[in-house]
Parts: sequence; structure tokens; C-alpha cells
Amino acid sequence: MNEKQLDLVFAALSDATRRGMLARLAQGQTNISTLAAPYKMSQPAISKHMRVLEGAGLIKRTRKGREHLISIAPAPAREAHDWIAYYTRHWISRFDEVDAYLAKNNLKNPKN
Amino acid sequence: MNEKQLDLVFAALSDATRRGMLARLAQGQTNISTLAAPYKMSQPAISKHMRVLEGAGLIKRTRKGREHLISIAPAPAREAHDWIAYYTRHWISRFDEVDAYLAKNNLKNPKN
DNA sequence: TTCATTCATAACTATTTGGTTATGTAATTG
DNA sequence: CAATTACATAACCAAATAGTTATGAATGAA
Repeated sequence: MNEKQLDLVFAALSDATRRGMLARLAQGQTNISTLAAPYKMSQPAISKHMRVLEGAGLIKRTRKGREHLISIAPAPAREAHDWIAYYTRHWISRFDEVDAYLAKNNLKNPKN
Repeated sequence: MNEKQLDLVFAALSDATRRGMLARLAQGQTNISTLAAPYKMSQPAISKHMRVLEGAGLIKRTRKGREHLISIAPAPAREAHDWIAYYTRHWISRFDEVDAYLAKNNLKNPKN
């Protein structure tokens, strides 16, 4: 993942509405109306948030009739996670413990 | 950490210049001029980036004469990390493995 | 066929962001 | 003291962001 993609991922995560949507999507695939339900904003505003998440590669969209079914695309989230983890592992001991476990079990570069 | 602080942390991380500065700070405390050296932008632009990082709580500043010594404040970075980890662990097997390890070794809520 | 539902797009606005140049202040050096 | 260094602040600008209302297209239901 290059710097510009990482820009997009972190920018997408910098809005509470979008984080809320991702949190909902962690429960499983759903359509846009369901994702929108908790928020008091117009439908086009929701549509824009979806585009931001999609532009960052954080979600995938499939169409089923008039509904757009949205699901998480975990890889970019993982890249962001790994970026933070890499630069925080030096000062946060928990990561050292995790890292030791990963090294011991050859999990440092898992296949999925 | 509340939603607004998390907004600020992710927004701060959404710029490659600021991520670069944090990466440099992972090597240890340094002054602003040293942090600025790799970037072809004006000194006030650097000053603004520092304010963004400081506003997000990601760095701490102490003065030594005319220099401002900057160091990482790891707690907010860890919050962002944990947010991502929490919502990604459900779909990324590495986190499942890590989680199993943490549970097994009672490391789920370490003291530091 | 007609109406309702689910979504996108266009056009607009206010605010924020990331940069600039110009200037100022405090600390160090010569 | 005078010059340099290390920073901040002010004022400005262009572009991006997050919202709005109005409109339209496609699908599904009555």
C-alpha cells in the first residue's frame, strides 16, 4: 500500500459516521439504508460517505436489485493497523508480547 | 477516548508528512528543525503540522532554550490502533491468532 | 401501469485543510 | 551590541470536506 492509499484510509477513518458504519459492517454485510438508519442526515450525505469508504478500499459493494449490499474489505484496514502497530510497538509493551508470540509461531506474514 | 479525539488522531495520521514525522520520532525525541529537514515546505507549514499532531495528543513538546523537543505520546496512537484492531479482528485471522494467545496468557488487559 | 423504494448525481454553501509570504519573539553566538 | 537560529503567528489563497436541496434512474410492489 502506498502513501496516498494510506492517506485515504486514515482520512476515511477520521469521521465518526464512517467509523460507525464500519462498526455496523463488522456484524456482517448489509444494505445502505440499514447503514444509514442511525444517522440524522440526508440520503445524499450517506451516499458521499459510502463513496469515501469505497475510495479508501475499505468496503466492497455488490448490487442486488435496487439494493447495494456493502461488506468490509479487510486488507486496507489491516494496512492501517499495521502502520500504527509498527510505529507504536517500540513504546507499547503489549505489542512486544504479541510480536514475540508471532515470531515464535511463524505468524509474522500469515497467508490471510 | 471519545469520538472527537479519535477523529483528531485519524485525521492527524491521514497526512504523509505527519506520518513521516511520527516515524522519525519512533527513533527518539528530537527538535522541530530535525523533523522538518526531509520536507520541502516552509517553516510555518511545519509549524502547522506540529500543531495538528499536538492537537491530536500524539506528541508532547518541551522547550530547551530556543529549541522545542518533541516526543511521542503513545496513548492516543494506541487508542487508534485498538479501534482498528477491535473492528478488524473479526475478519482477519492473524488477529484471531493473536487474540487466542492473549486470552491464553491473560494479556487481554495488560497494565502498560 | 402507477407508485414507492433505493440509490446516485448535480449544484450549491460553509468550513476546514495545507500551503504560502511576511513578520515577530526569544535564545544563542560572534 | 549585532547577527543568527529556532521557532510562532497573522493574513491570505486554493482545494477538499461535509453537509444541503432538487432531481433522476432503476427496481419492486400494488
